[in-house]
Amino acid sequence: MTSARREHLVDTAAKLFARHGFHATGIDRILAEAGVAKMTLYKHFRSKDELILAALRRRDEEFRNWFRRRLEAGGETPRARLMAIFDVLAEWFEQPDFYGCTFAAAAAEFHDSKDPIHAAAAEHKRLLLGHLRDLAAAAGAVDPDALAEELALLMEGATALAHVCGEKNLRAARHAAALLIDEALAG
Amino acid sequence: MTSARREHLVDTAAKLFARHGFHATGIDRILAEAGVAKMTLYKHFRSKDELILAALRRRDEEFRNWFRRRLEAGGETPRARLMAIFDVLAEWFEQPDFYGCTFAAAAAEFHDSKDPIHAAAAEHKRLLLGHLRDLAAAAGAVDPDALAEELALLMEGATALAHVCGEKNLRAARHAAALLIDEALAG
DNA sequence: GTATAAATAGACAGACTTGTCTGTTTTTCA
DNA sequence: TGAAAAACAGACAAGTCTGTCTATTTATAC
Repeated sequence: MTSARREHLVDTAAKLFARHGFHATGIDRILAEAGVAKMTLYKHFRSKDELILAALRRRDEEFRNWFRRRLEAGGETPRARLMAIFDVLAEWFEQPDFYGCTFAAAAAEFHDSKDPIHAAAAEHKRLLLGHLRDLAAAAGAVDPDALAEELALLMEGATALAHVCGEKNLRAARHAAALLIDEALAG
Repeated sequence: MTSARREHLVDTAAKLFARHGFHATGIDRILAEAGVAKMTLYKHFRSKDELILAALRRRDEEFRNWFRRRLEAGGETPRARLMAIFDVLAEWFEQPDFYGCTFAAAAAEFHDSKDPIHAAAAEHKRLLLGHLRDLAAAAGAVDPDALAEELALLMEGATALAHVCGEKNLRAARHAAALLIDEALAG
């Protein structure tokens, strides 16, 4: 029995963490926004860190599902499907509540790689890389791992720079990706 | 007359901010580590945010100088010089005090793009992109801006993923860069 | 309808935060 | 050596933070 209140709390927390950062977002602010009492939080979670972890897990699932669905609807040919990555990114960047990748931010605020929060961020990136690998393999890439890593680099770079500089580097990303995909599928 | 104490304070602050984050690093910790009294800090800086800005400016100069020098010593041919980017990155990633890009972290902790700290991070990335553009132009790229942006994406992605996942994506980055450079210099 | 469980408000502890103030000591410079 | 500037230690204010507690109210389920 997953409490509806718990879900709402995690949702609100995820939103506020993404928008204002993890350290900068206090428990009280989350509780006020969610309309939930403090004791309710501490019945469901041992600590703020556990709430952060729950929020990250929520966002991880949401984002990966959304990303995969958008990719599947992205094109007909294998090449178009791979290139769709950057259409999906464009869609993401233009959302009014785009504040960069929450997982990159989490790793930045919790630098210690042994910290469960940092580990959750790493896991998210690993899973996302897995999606790209599947896609590359389905497209018939000679070395799916290599192509996936290259596309992941472009994705990560585009996301980071879009957030920091507020510019749209997607023209460059698309051009680079096209070259890499053509080479990977040519073999 | 720039006080030596001030310099030492900025240096210590930059190190601690990079290692533990900006919100997570308190004034008192910096003062204790630097062996400096609180009033000395507040004579030189109006607030913690100003100290953060000074630390970022310091690190911006340091990093860009270091990066440029290492690139200049990187190779003979224009192509080798461009490829040297990833040797320099490898060197950076293997330093024991590598905690990802401090500027990406700053932008993540200060999401508001109007915040001077966020703006300083954006400026750093812009300047770095300028270096890459100069390099691409010197190498004779047909479209130096395009090549610079593509290499910047790879750099940023490699840095972010190296920090979050602790893996070395440089094989993929080098392969992608080689392809992009060859295409850009072919015209 | 009543017993049980869950959520509420709000006070509270204790630690931490940035920033200010005072009075003393050290350094600098002439 | 003596005057002026700089840095010192440490107390302090006022606010924040997370997490705990109690006593009351609201849902839920039988």
